[in-house]
Amino acid sequence: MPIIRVALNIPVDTLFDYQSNDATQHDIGLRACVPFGKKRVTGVIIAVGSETQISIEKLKSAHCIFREIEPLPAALLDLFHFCSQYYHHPLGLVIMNGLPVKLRGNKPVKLKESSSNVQFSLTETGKQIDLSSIPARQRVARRLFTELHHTTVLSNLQAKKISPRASKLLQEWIQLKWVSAMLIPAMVTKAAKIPPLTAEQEIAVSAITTDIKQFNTWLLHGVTGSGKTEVYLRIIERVLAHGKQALILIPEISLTPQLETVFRARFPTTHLVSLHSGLNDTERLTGWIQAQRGEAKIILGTRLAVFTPLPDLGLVIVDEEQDSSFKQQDGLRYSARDLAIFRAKENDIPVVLGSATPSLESYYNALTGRYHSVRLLSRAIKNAALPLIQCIDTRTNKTQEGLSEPLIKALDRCLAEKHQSLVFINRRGYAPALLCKACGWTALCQRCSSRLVVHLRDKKLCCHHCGHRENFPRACPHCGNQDIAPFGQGTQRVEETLATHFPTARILRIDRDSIRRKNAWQDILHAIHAQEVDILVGTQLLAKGHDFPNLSLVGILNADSSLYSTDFRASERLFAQLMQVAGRAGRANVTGHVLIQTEFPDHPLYHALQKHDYDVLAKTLLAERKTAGFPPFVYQALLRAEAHNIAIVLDFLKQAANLANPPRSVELFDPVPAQMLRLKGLERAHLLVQSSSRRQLQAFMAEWYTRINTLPAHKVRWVLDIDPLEF
DNA sequence: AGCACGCCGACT
DNA sequence: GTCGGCGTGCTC
Repeated sequence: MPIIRVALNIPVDTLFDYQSNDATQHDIGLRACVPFGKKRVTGVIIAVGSETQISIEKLKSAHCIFREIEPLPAALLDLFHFCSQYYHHPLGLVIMNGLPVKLRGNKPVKLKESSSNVQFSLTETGKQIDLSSIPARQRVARRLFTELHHTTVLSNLQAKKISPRASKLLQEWIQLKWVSAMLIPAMVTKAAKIPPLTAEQEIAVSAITTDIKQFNTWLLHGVTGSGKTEVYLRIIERVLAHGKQALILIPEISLTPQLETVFRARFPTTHLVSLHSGLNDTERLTGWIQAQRGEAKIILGTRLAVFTPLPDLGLVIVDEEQDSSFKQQDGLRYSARDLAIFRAKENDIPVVLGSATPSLESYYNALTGRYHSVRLLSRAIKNAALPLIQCIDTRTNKTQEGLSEPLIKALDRCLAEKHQSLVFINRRGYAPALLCKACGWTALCQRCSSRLVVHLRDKKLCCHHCGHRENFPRACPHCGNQDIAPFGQGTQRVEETLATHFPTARILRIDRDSIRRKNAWQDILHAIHAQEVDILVGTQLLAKGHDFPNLSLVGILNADSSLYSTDFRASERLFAQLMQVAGRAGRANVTGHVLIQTEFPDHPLYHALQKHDYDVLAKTLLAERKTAGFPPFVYQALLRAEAHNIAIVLDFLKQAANLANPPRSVELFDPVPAQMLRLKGLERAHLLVQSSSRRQLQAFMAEWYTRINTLPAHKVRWVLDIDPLEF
């Protein structure tokens, strides 16, 4: 009797063997429901054979093998294996993390006929039915029925608007032969006009498409507005012509709909699937299956989409490759960008990393020739010059409520010219601290090592790390003084200040608090495009991706804190972020102007920004990294641990260090508490491991991982973080 | 992860 | 004498 080896969603680095009466090699990659202890669980079949290490009396039989969908392709299983090995995470967890939620359960999935492009109409029988035969209390049924009578044809979407129960009723009526369903004919959208390529774009497209059938990592390095998207579109077009699929990974932001619109307009007849966080489980599963069947040709998604099965994959694009949201920051700490490169290599197809400000890792790889670099140095839109970037020295131009005189004047001018402006401050809330003026006490979070942020609107103090909220104290809990006040600026306070300066201006704040409402983004974008807003105030949410054609002024507040941060990646991130924000200004026929309030106008970062010179900054930063011995000149890994008490954590890390037996090329550092010691009630520390050889680091980590697993974990949760971004 | 087993403190 | 605390170890 065949034996199947199954990867289960259990945090143990073991596969489990079961008997199966009918399994064959073709079942590798299928899901199997198996008994596990007292429960039944579902995992993925990794191997089918006749041997096992397990004694026969222990070996149980699988309940069933699910065959309603095709097995995971071998290439995807390879990716899961690589991911498990590289990130030192149990294979079962890696696989189940990568599958749609609906495939993790013990049930076979029901595949509905593609639900969104179905329409319904009454049959001849249905038309004979009188409304009175539906009981009056079935109000939804009556409304739906009436609607069918009036419109003759009702799309599934329209039906859903009437009631979420509509589709169930429609299914019943189909059974009763009152209603018939049919596919909506493919939309004949007018194809988007294809803009001519600039000379630079032409070079980029032809370079990449010349080698379209082999692995290469391309760094598409183009300034904001240089038309990277158009380059993507041209390459995708070529890949589609070969009948292949294209995977496009984008950061976790709300710009998916916008990019999706662009893609749909350009490829109106191509089946496109968008996999983002806004989907429910069924929608995600549907998209996943369409991709697996090879029906969907363009797959647009956030980092999780890197695990989509794609039998005909011909191209991978990672847009904004420097964006940190490609790295998962809990559980399996994978980098979707790096896995994308692995996938491309395994498939022997090109991968394109696009960015205006590449990560120093990618930039360095391009410098050394590991990646092929293609540059777009000028803006693609005619007449669109790069914005003028200037610093306002806040040592000589004192700020009031966070705003300096020159910035106020510039905003005033902008208002007079009926252009839009944007004030960027990366702090949401009213003020980042509540301060006692007598004793210097500030409100702190009980569960995190952080200050509580003042949210004046809902009269609460909020922790932005754990979500804790509490009421304002009436007096200082430390000294009893009643003179406690918000200190510093957040978006809400800046919004308020601007309103007093410009009482007639229409001001709109955009941060995580203001877009929580569903569809808020759509409404906001619409308002901006309809010129219903004069001044935008917002956080980095505003920095990404969106085009605001009439925006001519950007003011940047409070950026200095990242200049001298302990995080060696802070400058790199700040530069990328400021470049993105600056890029919002002056996209069409308006010249952009960017004003940065700073105490360090002579800082090299701001100099580079003013000259739009990424290269000079990147080279400076690379030189610094080289002397300091930081990535990309070394490879890093972290053993992270957390517990209720830091002493326990540090002790655990010391024990782990004692188990290590690193080769000379691998350096182990002492355990240190995390930058933010307490987070969500747990105290955290980590131990850094470093090597100039990725291979040796990897080999060491693999061996060390098995040793750490033998330690009694005494209330300590730990995880390995390969290529960490945060400390 | 769950769940059982097991070994020590306060209760009818 | 037992109920229950959670530390340890196993699940094919």
